[in-house]
Amino acid sequence: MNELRLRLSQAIFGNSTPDPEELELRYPPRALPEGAFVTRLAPSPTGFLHIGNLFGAFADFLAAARSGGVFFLRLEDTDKKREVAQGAAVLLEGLRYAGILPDEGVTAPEEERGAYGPYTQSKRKWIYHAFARQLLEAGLAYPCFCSAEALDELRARQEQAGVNKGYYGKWARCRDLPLAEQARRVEAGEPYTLRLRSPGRETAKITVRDLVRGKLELPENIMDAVLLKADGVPTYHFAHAVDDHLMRVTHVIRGDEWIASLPLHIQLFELLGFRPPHYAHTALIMKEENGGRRKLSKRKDPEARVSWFAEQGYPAQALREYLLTLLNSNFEDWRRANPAADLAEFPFELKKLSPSGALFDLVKLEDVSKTVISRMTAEEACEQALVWAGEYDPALAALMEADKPRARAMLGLDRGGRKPRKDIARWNQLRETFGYFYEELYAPLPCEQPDSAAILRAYQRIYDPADDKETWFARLKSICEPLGYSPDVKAFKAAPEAWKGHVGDVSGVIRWAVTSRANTPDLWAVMRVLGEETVRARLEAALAACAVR
RNA sequence: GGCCCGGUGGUCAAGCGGUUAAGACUCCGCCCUUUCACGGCGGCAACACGGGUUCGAGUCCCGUCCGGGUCACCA
Repeated sequence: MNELRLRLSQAIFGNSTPDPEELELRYPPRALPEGAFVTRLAPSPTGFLHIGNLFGAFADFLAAARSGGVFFLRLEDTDKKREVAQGAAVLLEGLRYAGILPDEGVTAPEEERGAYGPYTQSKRKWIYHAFARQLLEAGLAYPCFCSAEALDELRARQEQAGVNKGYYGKWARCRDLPLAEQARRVEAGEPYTLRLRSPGRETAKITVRDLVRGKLELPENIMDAVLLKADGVPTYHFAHAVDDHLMRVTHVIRGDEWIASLPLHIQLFELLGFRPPHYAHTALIMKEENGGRRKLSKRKDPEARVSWFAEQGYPAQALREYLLTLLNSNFEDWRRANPAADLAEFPFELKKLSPSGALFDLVKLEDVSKTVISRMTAEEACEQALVWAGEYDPALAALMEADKPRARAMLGLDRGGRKPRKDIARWNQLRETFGYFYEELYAPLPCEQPDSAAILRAYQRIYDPADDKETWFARLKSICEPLGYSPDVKAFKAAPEAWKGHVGDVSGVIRWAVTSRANTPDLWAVMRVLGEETVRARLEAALAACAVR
């Protein structure tokens, strides 16, 4: 090798970088079954888990799980400016809530698992340097001494000249600096970045196969992109090539905002002598805003943040099922055919991802979530409700905890069987929907229905907590006719003018007196859970309120 | 602005040269029903536009428009 180049290489990297060959041996191809997917989630620890990240993570997770492969988490902490203290913890917490945990890589704050680490980019500097050195010594990289101001100025001039902006070709000042000068300036301690010396041709096109979009025709990369920043830390692009190769990733699933830099990535893989992974560029999750759509914003949209779903008390299963309807639209059909099957059994396919951006549909999520909750057993529902309340509504948790059998009975009403009720979509609806089961949460409302007093008085006389459902209902009917209400709905409908109402109206008054709600599960069952004492007290109180009016 | 990616009912979407253009959510109506739900049945509602190619186009090609992305020592 050229003596000057060697001197430059020494000046930049010293003597301690490992040989790329050694690294290849240290991180050998994975011993996995044929066709296994190795996927990864590679977020930066900004203290925020975006629903879009989770969307991608779930695709990674499913693709790996389906194929008997590996899904790992790598932290892209190469930008100190964006990093946040508990960033990694927040990410892991979101994944834990959603039940989409990686099986390798960063598995807990300060904890890494797996043989392809370190999985935190700030700990991999020496690895990046080994490959950067390889490029430099091959004449495919060079130090660039341009300051941020100089680059701004360059852009301004290009803007004016009406030419493509960027550091490339003749605009790349430092590209062809004499080696001697490069070495001298580095040795003198002048700040520099390491840039790719792109061999790309201005008008050339490359075609890349994308798993969700098919053939992509893109301009070849001509930019002398920064590989190593002034502090020696790699940029995303360079780290992507090195890491995903060494960690033996087979499929890179990421948002389509990366398509624009795909030519650079492909070029980097080629120059480094790596085989590029398969790519799947997914559409971004969007939000509707006065007619238009835009991507979910972490500042403006609470639902962009995964922790919001946890706070609202959406069961993770519901979030996963909803995400899956977006991921693979045949999921709903599959779910109907396999109502009880585990999500892991769903034949997920990357190819079925939609290339266009979906609006996040909270209404649909509610529907999915109601179904998910309605399918739980009373025990499951109670347990999950308690976990949620313990974190987000301690007062409610205490009440439920104080009388667990009641909590279970309350959540067990009209549950099970063919047609379970779908009362709630999130645990934060518990208070509003079931609050009347607790004196502490119960706020009686006056009964507006005409005849309330008469109905309540009549009901007080026949109420017997020992009644079974049939008897209860028969007894209820018995008070209807004397009060001018039809005990039979059909009879009422046949001759509405002959009655004041029907048995439904009568039970409505009682329901209201006992729960202050127009809709509850089966009234007989509700009263059983409430207990005789409470029922009598509430009937009495309601009657008193009527009398006052 | 350059380059790139998208564009089927309000939403998510099947469809991949010949279909009465599926299905799900929402909404509306009916049935069931002691309430509310659930469930069942039915309804409203779509191929962005203009040119080609073709016997035939949502489906292929070109252009337009609209939406989005990207042009950093951020990922």
